[in-house]
Amino acid sequence: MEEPLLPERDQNSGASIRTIHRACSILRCFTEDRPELGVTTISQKTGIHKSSTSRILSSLQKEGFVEQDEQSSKYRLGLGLVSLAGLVLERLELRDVVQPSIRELARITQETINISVLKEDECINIENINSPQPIQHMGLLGRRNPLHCTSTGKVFLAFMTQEERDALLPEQLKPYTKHTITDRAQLEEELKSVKERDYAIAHEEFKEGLSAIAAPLRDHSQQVIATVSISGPTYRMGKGQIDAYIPHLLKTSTDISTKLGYLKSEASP
Amino acid sequence: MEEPLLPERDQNSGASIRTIHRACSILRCFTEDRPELGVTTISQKTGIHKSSTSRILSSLQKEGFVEQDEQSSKYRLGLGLVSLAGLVLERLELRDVVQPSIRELARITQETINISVLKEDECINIENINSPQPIQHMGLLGRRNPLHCTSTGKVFLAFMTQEERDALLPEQLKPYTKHTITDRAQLEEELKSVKERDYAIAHEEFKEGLSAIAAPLRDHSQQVIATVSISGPTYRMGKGQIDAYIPHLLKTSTDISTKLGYLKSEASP
DNA sequence: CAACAGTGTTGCGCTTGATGCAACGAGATG
DNA sequence: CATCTCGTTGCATCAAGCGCAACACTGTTG
Repeated sequence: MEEPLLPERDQNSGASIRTIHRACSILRCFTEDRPELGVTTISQKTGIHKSSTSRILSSLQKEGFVEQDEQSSKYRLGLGLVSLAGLVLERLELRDVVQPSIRELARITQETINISVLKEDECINIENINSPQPIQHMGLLGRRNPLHCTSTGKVFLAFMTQEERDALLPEQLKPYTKHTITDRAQLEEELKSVKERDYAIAHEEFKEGLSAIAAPLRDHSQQVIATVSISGPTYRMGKGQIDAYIPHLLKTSTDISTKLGYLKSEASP
Repeated sequence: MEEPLLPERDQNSGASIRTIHRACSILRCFTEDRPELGVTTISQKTGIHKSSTSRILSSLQKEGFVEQDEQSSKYRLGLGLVSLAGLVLERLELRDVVQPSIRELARITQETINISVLKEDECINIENINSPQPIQHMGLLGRRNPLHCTSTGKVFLAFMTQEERDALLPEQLKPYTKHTITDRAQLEEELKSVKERDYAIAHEEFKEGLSAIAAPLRDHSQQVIATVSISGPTYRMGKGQIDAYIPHLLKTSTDISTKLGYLKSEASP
Protein backbone atom coordinates (compact mmCIF):
# COMPACT_ATOMS: atom_id res chain seq x y z
CA MET A 1 0.00 0.00 0.00
CA GLU A 2 2.29 2.73 1.25
CA GLU A 3 5.31 0.95 -0.20
CA PRO A 4 6.41 1.84 -3.70
CA LEU A 5 5.74 -0.90 -6.21
CA LEU A 6 8.68 -3.14 -6.79
CA PRO A 7 9.09 -3.09 -10.53
CA GLU A 8 9.44 -6.64 -11.81
CA ARG A 9 13.17 -6.69 -11.22
CA ASP A 10 15.11 -6.50 -14.46
CA GLN A 11 17.81 -9.10 -14.04
CA ASN A 12 21.14 -8.27 -15.57
CA SER A 13 22.26 -11.12 -17.76
CA GLY A 14 20.05 -13.55 -19.59
CA ALA A 15 16.36 -13.80 -19.01
CA SER A 16 15.08 -15.67 -16.01
CA ILE A 17 12.01 -17.82 -16.38
CA ARG A 18 9.23 -15.39 -15.67
CA THR A 19 7.08 -17.61 -13.49
CA ILE A 20 10.01 -18.46 -11.25
CA HIS A 21 11.04 -14.86 -11.00
CA ARG A 22 7.49 -13.95 -10.12
CA ALA A 23 7.22 -16.66 -7.50
CA CYS A 24 10.45 -15.49 -5.88
CA SER A 25 9.35 -11.87 -5.97
CA ILE A 26 6.23 -12.91 -4.15
CA LEU A 27 8.19 -14.79 -1.52
CA ARG A 28 10.40 -11.76 -1.04
CA CYS A 29 7.39 -9.55 -0.30
CA PHE A 30 7.22 -10.99 3.17
CA THR A 31 9.35 -9.14 5.67
CA GLU A 32 10.00 -9.05 9.35
CA ASP A 33 7.44 -6.26 9.73
CA ARG A 34 4.88 -7.83 7.40
CA PRO A 35 4.93 -11.56 7.98
CA GLU A 36 1.38 -12.00 6.71
CA LEU A 37 0.09 -10.59 3.46
CA GLY A 38 -3.09 -10.79 1.42
CA VAL A 39 -3.28 -11.53 -2.28
CA THR A 40 -4.26 -7.99 -3.18
CA THR A 41 -1.39 -6.46 -1.23
CA ILE A 42 1.13 -8.78 -2.79
CA SER A 43 -0.33 -8.13 -6.19
CA GLN A 44 0.13 -4.39 -5.69
CA LYS A 45 3.64 -4.73 -4.34
CA THR A 46 4.84 -6.91 -7.17
CA GLY A 47 2.75 -5.58 -10.01
CA ILE A 48 1.61 -9.09 -10.82
CA HIS A 49 -2.04 -9.47 -11.72
CA LYS A 50 -4.22 -10.49 -8.82
CA SER A 51 -5.33 -13.72 -10.43
CA SER A 52 -1.79 -14.77 -11.22
CA THR A 53 -0.72 -13.86 -7.71
CA SER A 54 -3.45 -16.02 -6.30
CA ARG A 55 -2.49 -18.94 -8.51
CA ILE A 56 1.20 -18.67 -7.76
CA LEU A 57 0.49 -18.49 -4.03
CA SER A 58 -1.76 -21.48 -4.28
CA SER A 59 1.03 -23.39 -6.02
CA LEU A 60 3.59 -22.33 -3.45
CA GLN A 61 1.22 -23.45 -0.75
CA LYS A 62 1.00 -26.93 -2.23
CA GLU A 63 4.78 -27.01 -2.13
CA GLY A 64 4.87 -25.93 1.52
CA PHE A 65 6.66 -22.67 0.81
CA VAL A 66 3.77 -20.57 2.07
CA GLU A 67 0.85 -21.23 4.36
CA GLN A 68 -2.57 -19.68 4.34
CA ASP A 69 -4.26 -18.55 7.50
CA GLU A 70 -7.52 -20.42 7.94
CA GLN A 71 -9.50 -17.43 9.14
CA SER A 72 -8.03 -14.35 7.51
CA SER A 73 -6.99 -16.29 4.39
CA LYS A 74 -3.83 -14.23 4.36
CA TYR A 75 -0.58 -15.89 3.38
CA ARG A 76 2.67 -16.30 5.28
CA LEU A 77 5.95 -18.06 4.59
CA GLY A 78 5.88 -21.80 5.25
CA LEU A 79 7.93 -24.36 7.05
CA GLY A 80 9.07 -25.95 3.82
CA LEU A 81 11.58 -23.15 3.60
CA VAL A 82 13.04 -24.07 6.95
CA SER A 83 13.73 -27.61 5.80
CA LEU A 84 15.59 -26.44 2.72
CA ALA A 85 17.48 -23.78 4.62
CA GLY A 86 18.50 -26.45 7.10
CA LEU A 87 20.28 -28.24 4.29
CA VAL A 88 22.10 -25.06 3.34
CA LEU A 89 23.30 -24.51 6.87
CA GLU A 90 24.32 -28.13 7.18
CA ARG A 91 26.47 -27.69 4.09
CA LEU A 92 28.46 -24.85 5.59
CA GLU A 93 31.18 -26.68 7.45
CA LEU A 94 32.05 -23.29 8.85
CA ARG A 95 29.22 -23.64 11.31
CA ASP A 96 30.73 -26.72 12.91
CA VAL A 97 34.16 -25.20 13.13
CA VAL A 98 33.01 -22.10 14.95
CA GLN A 99 30.81 -23.81 17.52
CA PRO A 100 33.24 -24.38 20.39
CA SER A 101 34.93 -21.01 19.98
CA ILE A 102 31.79 -18.92 19.97
CA ARG A 103 30.26 -20.89 22.77
CA GLU A 104 33.21 -19.88 24.88
CA LEU A 105 32.88 -16.28 23.74
CA ALA A 106 29.19 -16.33 24.63
CA ARG A 107 29.99 -17.70 28.05
CA ILE A 108 32.51 -14.98 28.75
CA THR A 109 30.54 -12.03 27.42
CA GLN A 110 26.97 -13.17 28.14
CA GLU A 111 25.98 -11.27 25.02
CA THR A 112 24.63 -12.34 21.63
CA ILE A 113 27.23 -13.82 19.27
CA ASN A 114 26.72 -13.95 15.52
CA ILE A 115 28.56 -15.51 12.60
CA SER A 116 27.75 -13.77 9.32
CA VAL A 117 28.66 -14.21 5.70
CA LEU A 118 28.54 -11.72 2.84
CA LYS A 119 25.83 -12.24 0.25
CA GLU A 120 25.77 -9.63 -2.47
CA ASP A 121 25.17 -6.30 -0.71
CA GLU A 122 24.06 -7.67 2.63
CA CYS A 123 25.40 -9.82 5.38
CA ILE A 124 23.46 -12.86 6.52
CA ASN A 125 23.65 -14.45 9.94
CA ILE A 126 24.35 -18.14 9.61
CA GLU A 127 24.91 -18.99 13.24
CA ASN A 128 24.08 -17.31 16.47
CA ILE A 129 24.02 -17.78 20.18
CA ASN A 130 21.60 -15.47 21.89
CA SER A 131 22.42 -13.63 25.03
CA PRO A 132 21.04 -15.32 28.12
CA GLN A 133 20.24 -11.95 29.61
CA PRO A 134 16.62 -10.90 29.74
CA ILE A 135 16.99 -7.70 27.75
CA GLN A 136 17.54 -8.08 24.00
CA HIS A 137 18.38 -11.10 22.06
CA MET A 138 18.60 -9.69 18.62
CA GLY A 139 20.74 -12.01 16.58
CA LEU A 140 18.54 -14.13 14.42
CA LEU A 141 19.41 -16.82 11.96
CA GLY A 142 18.98 -15.77 8.36
CA ARG A 143 18.64 -12.13 9.29
CA ARG A 144 19.99 -9.86 6.57
CA ASN A 145 21.64 -6.62 7.50
CA PRO A 146 23.08 -3.70 5.54
CA LEU A 147 26.82 -3.24 5.21
CA HIS A 148 27.69 0.38 5.86
CA CYS A 149 26.19 0.68 9.32
CA THR A 150 26.87 -2.64 11.03
CA SER A 151 30.07 -3.81 12.64
CA THR A 152 29.91 -7.00 10.60
CA GLY A 153 29.29 -5.16 7.35
CA LYS A 154 32.11 -2.72 7.97
CA VAL A 155 34.51 -5.61 8.42
CA PHE A 156 33.51 -7.04 5.05
CA LEU A 157 33.81 -3.65 3.40
CA ALA A 158 37.17 -2.91 5.01
CA PHE A 159 38.81 -5.97 3.51
CA MET A 160 37.49 -5.51 -0.01
CA THR A 161 39.22 -3.75 -2.82
CA GLN A 162 38.11 -0.23 -3.63
CA GLU A 163 36.41 -1.48 -6.80
CA GLU A 164 34.37 -4.08 -4.96
CA ARG A 165 33.24 -1.47 -2.47
CA ASP A 166 32.27 0.96 -5.21
CA ALA A 167 30.24 -1.76 -6.89
CA LEU A 168 28.34 -2.61 -3.71
CA LEU A 169 27.76 0.74 -2.08
CA PRO A 170 25.20 3.15 -3.48
CA GLU A 171 25.97 6.82 -4.04
CA GLN A 172 23.82 7.81 -1.14
CA LEU A 173 24.26 5.75 2.02
CA LYS A 174 20.94 5.15 3.71
CA PRO A 175 20.70 6.68 7.19
CA TYR A 176 19.15 4.28 9.68
CA THR A 177 19.78 6.33 12.81
CA LYS A 178 21.36 9.68 13.51
CA HIS A 179 24.68 7.89 14.03
CA THR A 180 24.74 6.18 10.63
CA ILE A 181 27.71 7.22 8.53
CA THR A 182 26.20 8.58 5.34
CA ASP A 183 29.24 10.27 3.85
CA ARG A 184 31.28 8.03 1.59
CA ALA A 185 34.58 9.73 2.37
CA GLN A 186 33.95 9.45 6.07
CA LEU A 187 33.08 5.78 5.66
CA GLU A 188 36.33 5.19 3.78
CA GLU A 189 38.23 6.69 6.71
CA GLU A 190 36.36 4.47 9.11
CA LEU A 191 37.09 1.39 7.01
CA LYS A 192 40.79 2.21 6.88
CA SER A 193 40.78 2.26 10.64
CA VAL A 194 38.86 -1.02 10.78
CA LYS A 195 41.45 -2.62 8.53
CA GLU A 196 44.28 -1.43 10.74
CA ARG A 197 42.72 -2.58 13.99
CA ASP A 198 41.25 -5.79 12.52
CA TYR A 199 37.89 -5.19 14.13
CA ALA A 200 34.94 -2.86 13.73
CA ILE A 201 32.65 -1.11 16.18
CA ALA A 202 29.14 0.11 15.49
CA HIS A 203 27.37 2.19 18.11
CA GLU A 204 23.72 2.69 17.22
CA GLU A 205 24.58 3.15 13.56
CA PHE A 206 21.90 0.68 12.49
CA LYS A 207 19.41 0.61 15.33
CA GLU A 208 18.98 2.92 18.29
CA GLY A 209 20.18 1.29 21.46
CA LEU A 210 22.11 -1.45 19.70
CA SER A 211 25.89 -1.74 19.68
CA ALA A 212 28.16 -4.37 18.26
CA ILE A 213 31.77 -5.25 17.54
CA ALA A 214 32.96 -7.62 14.83
CA ALA A 215 36.16 -9.25 13.63
CA PRO A 216 37.02 -11.05 10.38
CA LEU A 217 37.32 -14.81 9.89
CA ARG A 218 39.81 -15.86 7.23
CA ASP A 219 40.42 -19.20 5.61
CA HIS A 220 43.41 -20.80 3.91
CA SER A 221 43.06 -18.48 0.94
CA GLN A 222 43.68 -15.52 3.28
CA GLN A 223 40.30 -14.16 2.28
CA VAL A 224 37.76 -12.83 4.76
CA ILE A 225 34.94 -15.33 4.40
CA ALA A 226 32.85 -14.51 7.44
CA THR A 227 32.75 -12.45 10.60
CA VAL A 228 32.20 -13.06 14.27
CA SER A 229 30.43 -10.38 16.26
CA ILE A 230 29.25 -9.52 19.75
CA SER A 231 26.11 -7.44 20.00
CA GLY A 232 24.01 -6.11 22.81
CA PRO A 233 22.14 -3.11 24.12
CA THR A 234 24.29 0.02 24.16
CA TYR A 235 24.03 0.44 27.91
CA ARG A 236 25.81 -2.87 28.37
CA MET A 237 28.32 -2.12 25.61
CA GLY A 238 30.06 1.01 26.86
CA LYS A 239 33.63 1.99 26.10
CA GLY A 240 35.09 0.08 29.01
CA GLN A 241 33.07 -3.03 28.37
CA ILE A 242 34.01 -3.08 24.70
CA ASP A 243 37.68 -2.64 25.52
CA ALA A 244 37.35 -5.67 27.73
CA TYR A 245 35.61 -7.68 24.99
CA ILE A 246 38.04 -6.83 22.17
CA PRO A 247 40.82 -9.24 23.23
CA HIS A 248 38.34 -12.08 23.56
CA LEU A 249 36.78 -11.25 20.21
CA LEU A 250 40.17 -11.16 18.50
CA LYS A 251 41.24 -14.38 20.17
CA THR A 252 38.05 -16.05 18.96
CA SER A 253 38.50 -14.80 15.42
CA THR A 254 42.12 -15.87 15.16
CA ASP A 255 41.33 -19.23 16.73
CA ILE A 256 38.63 -19.90 14.17
CA SER A 257 40.74 -18.57 11.31
CA THR A 258 43.53 -20.92 12.32
CA LYS A 259 41.14 -23.85 12.28
CA LEU A 260 40.10 -22.76 8.80
CA GLY A 261 43.70 -23.00 7.66
CA TYR A 262 44.59 -19.34 7.78
CA LEU A 263 48.29 -18.66 8.20
CA LYS A 264 48.99 -15.28 9.62
CA SER A 265 51.45 -13.47 7.39
CA GLU A 266 53.19 -10.29 8.47
CA ALA A 267 53.39 -9.18 4.84
CA SER A 268 50.45 -6.82 4.89
CA PRO A 269 51.58 -3.33 5.77
CA MET B 1 21.20 -42.39 -10.87
CA GLU B 2 20.51 -45.24 -8.48
CA GLU B 3 17.47 -43.43 -7.13
CA PRO B 4 14.10 -44.14 -8.66
CA LEU B 5 12.75 -41.27 -10.69
CA LEU B 6 10.41 -39.07 -8.76
CA PRO B 7 7.38 -38.99 -10.97
CA GLU B 8 6.29 -35.38 -11.39
CA ARG B 9 4.23 -35.43 -8.23
CA ASP B 10 0.52 -35.50 -8.93
CA GLN B 11 -0.90 -33.03 -6.46
CA ASN B 12 -4.30 -33.86 -5.08
CA SER B 13 -6.58 -30.90 -5.59
CA GLY B 14 -6.36 -28.36 -8.34
CA ALA B 15 -3.43 -28.08 -10.68
CA SER B 16 -0.31 -26.35 -9.51
CA ILE B 17 1.54 -24.11 -11.91
CA ARG B 18 3.87 -26.52 -13.62
CA THR B 19 6.98 -24.38 -13.64
CA ILE B 20 6.69 -23.70 -9.94
CA HIS B 21 6.11 -27.33 -9.17
CA ARG B 22 9.13 -28.19 -11.26
CA ALA B 23 11.31 -25.63 -9.57
CA CYS B 24 10.31 -26.92 -6.16
CA SER B 25 10.91 -30.52 -7.20
CA ILE B 26 14.37 -29.49 -8.25
CA LEU B 27 15.03 -27.79 -4.94
CA ARG B 28 13.85 -30.88 -3.11
CA CYS B 29 16.37 -33.06 -4.97
CA PHE B 30 19.09 -31.79 -2.68
CA THR B 31 19.47 -33.80 0.48
CA GLU B 32 21.77 -34.06 3.40
CA ASP B 33 23.71 -36.82 1.63
CA ARG B 34 23.73 -35.08 -1.75
CA PRO B 35 24.20 -31.39 -1.14
CA GLU B 36 25.66 -30.83 -4.62
CA LEU B 37 24.07 -32.06 -7.81
CA GLY B 38 24.70 -31.66 -11.52
CA VAL B 39 22.12 -30.74 -14.12
CA THR B 40 22.02 -34.22 -15.61
CA THR B 41 21.51 -35.92 -12.26
CA ILE B 42 18.71 -33.57 -11.33
CA SER B 43 17.16 -34.01 -14.72
CA GLN B 44 17.13 -37.78 -14.23
CA LYS B 45 15.77 -37.59 -10.70
CA THR B 46 12.93 -35.28 -11.61
CA GLY B 47 12.22 -36.43 -15.13
CA ILE B 48 12.45 -32.86 -16.37
CA HIS B 49 14.26 -32.34 -19.64
CA LYS B 50 17.89 -31.42 -19.26
CA SER B 51 17.53 -28.09 -20.99
CA SER B 52 14.56 -27.10 -18.85
CA THR B 53 16.41 -28.21 -15.76
CA SER B 54 19.34 -26.06 -16.71
CA ARG B 55 17.15 -23.05 -17.33
CA ILE B 56 15.19 -23.44 -14.12
CA LEU B 57 18.41 -23.80 -12.14
CA SER B 58 19.81 -20.75 -13.83
CA SER B 59 16.70 -18.81 -12.84
CA LEU B 60 16.85 -20.05 -9.28
CA GLN B 61 20.46 -19.01 -9.17
CA LYS B 62 19.59 -15.46 -10.15
CA GLU B 63 17.13 -15.48 -7.29
CA GLY B 64 19.75 -16.72 -4.85
CA PHE B 65 17.95 -19.98 -4.15
CA VAL B 66 20.77 -22.08 -5.55
CA GLU B 67 24.46 -21.48 -6.15
CA GLN B 68 26.71 -22.96 -8.76
CA ASP B 69 30.16 -24.21 -7.94
CA GLU B 70 32.71 -22.30 -9.97
CA GLN B 71 34.86 -25.30 -10.77
CA SER B 72 32.60 -28.31 -10.90
CA SER B 73 29.63 -26.24 -12.15
CA LYS B 74 27.45 -28.37 -9.93
CA TYR B 75 24.58 -26.73 -8.10
CA ARG B 76 23.82 -26.48 -4.41
CA LEU B 77 21.14 -24.75 -2.36
CA GLY B 78 21.74 -21.05 -1.81
CA LEU B 79 21.77 -18.61 1.05
CA GLY B 80 18.64 -16.90 -0.21
CA LEU B 81 16.74 -19.74 1.39
CA VAL B 82 18.28 -18.99 4.75
CA SER B 83 17.02 -15.42 4.64
CA LEU B 84 13.48 -16.50 3.93
CA ALA B 85 13.58 -19.27 6.49
CA GLY B 86 14.78 -16.72 9.01
CA LEU B 87 11.53 -14.85 8.54
CA VAL B 88 9.56 -18.02 9.11
CA LEU B 89 11.36 -18.74 12.35
CA GLU B 90 10.96 -15.16 13.46
CA ARG B 91 7.24 -15.51 12.98
CA LEU B 92 6.96 -18.43 15.36
CA GLU B 93 6.56 -16.72 18.67
CA LEU B 94 7.01 -20.15 20.15
CA ARG B 95 10.73 -19.84 19.69
CA ASP B 96 10.96 -16.83 21.99
CA VAL B 97 8.81 -18.43 24.63
CA VAL B 98 10.90 -21.56 24.88
CA GLN B 99 14.32 -19.90 24.99
CA PRO B 100 14.85 -19.49 28.74
CA SER B 101 13.39 -22.88 29.61
CA ILE B 102 15.44 -24.90 27.17
CA ARG B 103 18.57 -22.99 27.97
CA GLU B 104 18.16 -24.13 31.53
CA LEU B 105 17.49 -27.68 30.41
CA ALA B 106 20.61 -27.60 28.24
CA ARG B 107 22.64 -26.35 31.16
CA ILE B 108 21.44 -29.15 33.42
CA THR B 109 21.74 -32.00 30.96
CA GLN B 110 24.66 -30.84 28.82
CA GLU B 111 22.97 -32.61 25.93
CA THR B 112 21.35 -31.40 22.72
CA ILE B 113 17.88 -29.89 23.13
CA ASN B 114 15.41 -29.60 20.26
CA ILE B 115 12.04 -27.99 19.75
CA SER B 116 10.11 -29.59 16.90
CA VAL B 117 6.80 -29.05 15.18
CA LEU B 118 4.72 -31.43 13.09
CA LYS B 119 4.59 -30.76 9.38
CA GLU B 120 2.58 -33.28 7.43
CA ASP B 121 4.23 -36.65 8.04
CA GLU B 122 7.49 -35.40 9.47
CA CYS B 123 8.67 -33.36 12.40
CA ILE B 124 10.84 -30.35 11.81
CA ASN B 125 13.29 -28.87 14.28
CA ILE B 126 12.63 -25.20 14.72
CA GLU B 127 14.98 -24.47 17.57
CA ASN B 128 17.92 -26.24 19.06
CA ILE B 129 20.73 -25.92 21.51
CA ASN B 130 23.59 -28.22 20.74
CA SER B 131 25.37 -30.20 23.38
CA PRO B 132 28.62 -28.60 24.44
CA GLN B 133 30.22 -32.01 24.72
CA PRO B 134 32.72 -33.00 22.06
CA ILE B 135 30.93 -36.14 20.89
CA GLN B 136 27.77 -35.63 18.83
CA HIS B 137 25.80 -32.55 18.26
CA MET B 138 23.06 -33.86 16.11
CA GLY B 139 20.14 -31.51 16.41
CA LEU B 140 20.06 -29.25 13.42
CA LEU B 141 17.66 -26.51 12.54
CA GLY B 142 15.25 -27.42 9.78
CA ARG B 143 16.11 -31.08 10.03
CA ARG B 144 13.17 -33.29 9.13
CA ASN B 145 12.70 -36.59 10.88
CA PRO B 146 10.24 -39.46 10.54
CA LEU B 147 7.50 -39.95 13.09
CA HIS B 148 7.36 -43.61 14.06
CA CYS B 149 10.96 -44.02 15.22
CA THR B 150 11.81 -40.77 16.98
CA SER B 151 10.91 -39.70 20.48
CA THR B 152 9.54 -36.45 19.13
CA GLY B 153 7.50 -38.17 16.43
CA LYS B 154 6.05 -40.68 18.85
CA VAL B 155 4.83 -37.85 21.06
CA PHE B 156 3.01 -36.27 18.14
CA LEU B 157 1.52 -39.61 17.15
CA ALA B 158 0.49 -40.47 20.69
CA PHE B 159 -1.69 -37.40 21.03
CA MET B 160 -3.45 -37.69 17.70
CA THR B 161 -6.74 -39.38 17.02
CA GLN B 162 -6.66 -42.85 15.53
CA GLU B 163 -7.88 -41.46 12.20
CA GLU B 164 -5.09 -38.90 12.00
CA ARG B 165 -2.52 -41.57 12.72
CA ASP B 166 -3.95 -43.86 10.08
CA ALA B 167 -3.81 -41.07 7.55
CA LEU B 168 -0.17 -40.29 8.27
CA LEU B 169 1.39 -43.68 8.79
CA PRO B 170 2.02 -45.98 5.86
CA GLU B 171 1.03 -49.65 5.91
CA GLN B 172 4.62 -50.70 6.21
CA LEU B 173 6.70 -48.79 8.74
CA LYS B 174 10.17 -48.19 7.42
CA PRO B 175 12.94 -49.84 9.48
CA TYR B 176 15.85 -47.49 10.06
CA THR B 177 17.72 -49.66 12.55
CA LYS B 178 17.16 -53.06 14.07
CA HIS B 179 15.36 -51.35 16.95
CA THR B 180 12.82 -49.53 14.81
CA ILE B 181 9.25 -50.55 15.58
CA THR B 182 7.84 -51.76 12.29
CA ASP B 183 4.69 -53.44 13.51
CA ARG B 184 1.66 -51.17 13.60
CA ALA B 185 0.05 -52.97 16.52
CA GLN B 186 3.24 -52.80 18.53
CA LEU B 187 3.55 -49.11 17.74
CA GLU B 188 0.01 -48.51 18.94
CA GLU B 189 0.90 -50.17 22.25
CA GLU B 190 3.97 -47.99 22.54
CA LEU B 191 1.96 -44.84 21.78
CA LYS B 192 -0.61 -45.71 24.42
CA SER B 193 2.19 -45.92 26.94
CA VAL B 194 3.62 -42.60 25.70
CA LYS B 195 0.24 -40.96 26.19
CA GLU B 196 -0.01 -42.29 29.74
CA ARG B 197 3.48 -41.21 30.78
CA ASP B 198 3.38 -37.92 28.83
CA TYR B 199 6.83 -38.53 27.39
CA ALA B 200 8.46 -40.78 24.81
CA ILE B 201 11.78 -42.58 24.66
CA ALA B 202 13.59 -43.70 21.53
CA HIS B 203 16.70 -45.84 21.87
CA GLU B 204 18.47 -46.25 18.54
CA GLU B 205 15.16 -46.60 16.74
CA PHE B 206 16.16 -44.05 14.12
CA LYS B 207 19.94 -44.03 14.14
CA GLU B 208 22.41 -46.41 15.70
CA GLY B 209 24.00 -44.93 18.78
CA LEU B 210 21.44 -42.16 19.16
CA SER B 211 18.90 -41.93 21.95
CA ALA B 212 16.36 -39.30 22.82
CA ILE B 213 13.45 -38.47 25.06
CA ALA B 214 10.67 -36.03 24.24
CA ALA B 215 7.66 -34.43 25.89
CA PRO B 216 4.69 -32.52 24.43
CA LEU B 217 4.18 -28.75 24.47
CA ARG B 218 0.55 -27.66 24.59
CA ASP B 219 -1.03 -24.27 24.10
CA HIS B 220 -4.25 -22.65 25.27
CA SER B 221 -6.27 -24.88 22.93
CA GLN B 222 -4.99 -27.93 24.84
CA GLN B 223 -3.48 -29.18 21.61
CA VAL B 224 0.05 -30.56 21.32
CA ILE B 225 1.68 -28.00 19.06
CA ALA B 226 5.32 -28.91 19.49
CA THR B 227 7.72 -31.06 21.45
CA VAL B 228 10.84 -30.56 23.50
CA SER B 229 13.45 -33.28 23.39
CA ILE B 230 16.83 -34.23 24.81
CA SER B 231 19.07 -36.27 22.55
CA GLY B 232 22.55 -37.65 22.80
CA PRO B 233 24.74 -40.67 22.18
CA THR B 234 23.30 -43.82 23.70
CA TYR B 235 26.25 -44.38 26.00
CA ARG B 236 25.44 -41.12 27.74
CA MET B 237 21.70 -41.83 27.74
CA GLY B 238 21.44 -45.03 29.74
CA LYS B 239 18.48 -46.05 31.88
CA GLY B 240 19.73 -44.27 34.97
CA GLN B 241 20.63 -41.11 33.14
CA ILE B 242 17.28 -40.93 31.42
CA ASP B 243 15.44 -41.46 34.68
CA ALA B 244 17.37 -38.49 36.02
CA TYR B 245 16.50 -36.37 32.98
CA ILE B 246 12.76 -37.15 32.89
CA PRO B 247 11.73 -34.84 35.75
CA HIS B 248 13.67 -31.98 34.21
CA LEU B 249 12.18 -32.66 30.80
CA LEU B 250 8.66 -32.74 32.19
CA LYS B 251 9.22 -29.62 34.22
CA THR B 252 10.48 -27.85 31.11
CA SER B 253 7.52 -28.97 29.02
CA THR B 254 4.94 -27.97 31.60
CA ASP B 255 6.68 -24.64 32.16
CA ILE B 256 6.57 -23.85 28.47
CA SER B 257 3.01 -25.12 28.11
CA THR B 258 1.93 -22.86 30.95
CA LYS B 259 3.54 -19.89 29.24
CA LEU B 260 1.62 -20.84 26.12
CA GLY B 261 -1.63 -20.61 28.04
CA TYR B 262 -2.18 -24.29 28.66
CA LEU B 263 -4.33 -25.06 31.66
CA LYS B 264 -3.79 -28.51 33.03
CA SER B 265 -7.08 -30.31 33.30
CA GLU B 266 -7.45 -33.56 35.15
CA ALA B 267 -10.35 -34.48 32.89
CA SER B 268 -8.49 -36.77 30.55
CA PRO B 269 -8.55 -40.29 31.88
C1' DC C 1 -31.89 -5.87 5.10
C1' DA C 2 -30.27 -4.76 0.86
C1' DA C 3 -26.55 -2.58 -1.15
C1' DC C 4 -21.90 -2.21 -1.01
C1' DA C 5 -16.90 -2.64 -0.69
C1' DG C 6 -13.71 -5.54 0.36
C1' DT C 7 -11.54 -10.05 0.05
C1' DG C 8 -9.58 -14.45 -2.59
C1' DT C 9 -10.78 -17.80 -6.26
C1' DT C 10 -11.96 -19.61 -10.91
C1' DG C 11 -13.70 -20.54 -16.23
C1' DC C 12 -12.27 -19.11 -20.45
C1' DG C 13 -10.22 -17.98 -24.77
C1' DC C 14 -5.72 -15.78 -26.27
C1' DT C 15 -0.98 -15.57 -26.98
C1' DT C 16 3.02 -15.30 -24.71
C1' DG C 17 6.77 -17.74 -23.05
C1' DA C 18 8.52 -22.05 -21.47
C1' DT C 19 9.62 -26.30 -23.79
C1' DG C 20 12.15 -30.14 -26.31
C1' DC C 21 15.23 -30.80 -29.87
C1' DA C 22 19.61 -30.61 -31.49
C1' DA C 23 23.79 -28.32 -31.98
C1' DC C 24 27.51 -26.25 -29.42
C1' DG C 25 31.59 -25.30 -26.46
C1' DA C 26 34.27 -26.75 -22.62
C1' DG C 27 36.68 -30.01 -19.80
C1' DA C 28 38.06 -34.41 -18.66
C1' DT C 29 39.72 -38.98 -20.18
C1' DG C 30 41.59 -42.49 -22.92
C1' DC D 1 43.78 -36.11 -30.89
C1' DA D 2 39.57 -38.44 -30.80
C1' DT D 3 35.96 -39.35 -27.65
C1' DC D 4 33.39 -39.12 -23.92
C1' DT D 5 30.17 -36.22 -20.82
C1' DC D 6 29.09 -32.21 -18.93
C1' DG D 7 26.15 -27.73 -18.93
C1' DT D 8 24.43 -24.16 -22.01
C1' DT D 9 21.90 -21.97 -25.94
C1' DG D 10 19.13 -20.73 -30.77
C1' DC D 11 15.13 -21.88 -32.61
C1' DA D 12 10.44 -23.17 -34.00
C1' DT D 13 6.38 -25.13 -31.75
C1' DC D 14 2.26 -25.21 -29.12
C1' DA D 15 0.89 -25.99 -24.51
C1' DA D 16 0.69 -23.51 -20.42
C1' DG D 17 0.23 -19.52 -17.85
C1' DC D 18 -1.97 -15.22 -18.53
C1' DG D 19 -5.42 -11.17 -18.02
C1' DC D 20 -10.09 -10.45 -18.10
C1' DA D 21 -14.22 -10.63 -15.89
C1' DA D 22 -17.50 -12.97 -13.27
C1' DC D 23 -17.93 -15.33 -9.01
C1' DA D 24 -18.53 -16.59 -3.96
C1' DC D 25 -17.86 -14.98 0.29
C1' DT D 26 -17.40 -11.84 4.41
C1' DG D 27 -18.10 -7.90 6.97
C1' DT D 28 -19.74 -3.16 6.89
C1' DT D 29 -22.89 0.50 6.05
C1' DG D 30 -26.78 3.49 5.03
